[in-house]
Amino acid sequence: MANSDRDEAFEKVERLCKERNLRLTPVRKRVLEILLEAGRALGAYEVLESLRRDGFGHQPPVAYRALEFLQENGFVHRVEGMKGYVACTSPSEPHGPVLLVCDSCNEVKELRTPHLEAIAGGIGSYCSLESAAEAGQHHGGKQEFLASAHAIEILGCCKQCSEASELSSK
Amino acid sequence: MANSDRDEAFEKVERLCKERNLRLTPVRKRVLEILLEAGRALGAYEVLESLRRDGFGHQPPVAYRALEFLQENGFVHRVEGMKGYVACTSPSEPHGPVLLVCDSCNEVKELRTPHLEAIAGGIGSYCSLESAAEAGQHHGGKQEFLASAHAIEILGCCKQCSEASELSSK
DNA sequence: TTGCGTTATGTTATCTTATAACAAAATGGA
DNA sequence: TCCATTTTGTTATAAGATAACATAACGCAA
Repeated sequence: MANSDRDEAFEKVERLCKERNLRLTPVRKRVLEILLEAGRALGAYEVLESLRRDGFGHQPPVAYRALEFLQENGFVHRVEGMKGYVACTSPSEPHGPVLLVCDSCNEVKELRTPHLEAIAGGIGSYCSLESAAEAGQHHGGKQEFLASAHAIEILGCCKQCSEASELSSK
Repeated sequence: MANSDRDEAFEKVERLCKERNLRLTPVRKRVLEILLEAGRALGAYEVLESLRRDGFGHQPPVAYRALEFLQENGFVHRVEGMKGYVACTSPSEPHGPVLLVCDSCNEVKELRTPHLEAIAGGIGSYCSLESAAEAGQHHGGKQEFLASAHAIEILGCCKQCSEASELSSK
């Protein structure tokens, strides 16, 4: 993630918090910075270690609470498969992420294109009560579910790593 | 999950293991049964407690290893959001799951219809190198990712719970 | 500005989830 | 039967997360 993108994301969050009357307190702000600077998913205890160096409280709840706040508001996503947390690259509304997780370098990229959002939305609406009656008929008319959020993680190999492994195998 | 479905899933796994020369040992078999009987996601330590009652080893690795085996082969799925494990309702190939997790009763349903599989596959292929060049153009031609697996969890409210809460609000 | 309810922070202690490392046993061919 | 491989069982500990409570900051109304 380029520096300029980082700054942009950070300022966007500041703006959004003002608009929504959310309190972007020093710890919360710093946790967001830590994740943006890292440019990858960090564990809660890694975040905590950084906080400690910055003079904040250094007990687990300090980090977990800040992460929870940022996550609830769509500024940070949890990466379940890595038990980690990553800064959202295009913060706006709270949203379920679509994450590309590289098996070999652990980089996490958030996918947020109109096309992909439509697919993710498709799954969601497929599961909504409105479309469920129809959808349910695919296996007996009993599939009904009102979707409210999602977590989508795609595992694989990022461009850099594919290229690197191609080179080394030559 | 009805009894007959449980039995069917169990026999299917036995058959698949034979075909593939996988060793469905007593512990592994029992763990699968435990999950099928539960009909919901169980934590590893819950599984372990059941194993203990059945006279198997009762230290965490016993459960974790059996779960790992079952998961690798597509017979059990991990539910990240619940830190739990659930039996696959339609075991065949190893596959990334599409899970519907009910916020209120914690029930987990696996979605496996042609329609949904196509959507999940769509995300996967969207991220494959073949289609990445095209897809990447949506935001600058740099999105390339070779997908190998996925974990999709949709949170929401199942039919039973929606109906229950409707009743109680009347 | 003071006072007060609310929200956020810091800390202790503990719980839950997961894994490393190694010995003993079972398995399945050569 | 012997041996290599896989699986099981155990001890010990690492890693991740939360409950509970005291203190401090905030934001608004009087």
